[in-house]
Amino acid sequence: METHSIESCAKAKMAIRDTLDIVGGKWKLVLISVLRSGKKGFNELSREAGISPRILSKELQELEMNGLVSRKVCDTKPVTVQYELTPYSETLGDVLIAMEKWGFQHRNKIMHGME
Amino acid sequence: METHSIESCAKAKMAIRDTLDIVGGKWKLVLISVLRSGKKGFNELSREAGISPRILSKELQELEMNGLVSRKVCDTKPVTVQYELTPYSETLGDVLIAMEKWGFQHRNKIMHGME
DNA sequence: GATATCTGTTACAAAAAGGATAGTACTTAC
DNA sequence: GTAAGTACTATCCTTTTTGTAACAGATATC
Repeated sequence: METHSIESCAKAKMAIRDTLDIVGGKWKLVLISVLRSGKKGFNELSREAGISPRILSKELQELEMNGLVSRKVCDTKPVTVQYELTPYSETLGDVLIAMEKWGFQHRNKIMHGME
Repeated sequence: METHSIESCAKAKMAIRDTLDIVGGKWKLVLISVLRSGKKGFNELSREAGISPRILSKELQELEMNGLVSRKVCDTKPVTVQYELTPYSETLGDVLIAMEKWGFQHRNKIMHGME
């Protein structure tokens, strides 16, 4: 009703949208979640996340552009690349944890009795 | 490396996906965020969220199906409908708050100096 | 040379999501 | 009966996203 709540509502809306712009979509948060267990190579990520190379490549580039993932080329026998979360990505910790927790609880609610 | 981390990683992945299945996409979280300031009518929501009636209708139905929003028809002069968050939707509080906070901080980081 | 691995990219196709514009149904107001 | 307000639905179309399959460059192995 009051101007105040309208303003704060608009702020919240914008913040949500900003977040979705960066980590929205089907894969970004899943990739970050998978990378939380340590650095991974390209194919390794592809297998673990169940994502095709084309999409994976695109998503990783976007995550790298936004400073959430770093890419390091290692000169091994066949060149390998290591993808790793950046320190900045840790600021997403609360988001990740909240979503993991909710998804887990919600699944339990659906499976066991509820209503 | 160990079986344990692979399992817990798979669990986390699944939880994230479950959450995205329910509140993923461009509008769900924005709508919930807007509704946090109180119940709203259809057109009111459409205006405040900046979403076209077609999409709004679809999103609200999905949110209602998942028990996050309730729909109440009031027999006023022109029939009005009130959309309101359910108690269950409060379980998403942590997710909402974490995302609002991150979006806000990230915007500040982008606007002011960083690199 | 043929084959395999790793990291991608390219081309093409399909599907999902989102948006624009009207129009329907009902009621009150003029 | 014309307009206006509420709550949608229908149609059509564009954009975005996702997927598949094949291929390319580099190196190493058989």
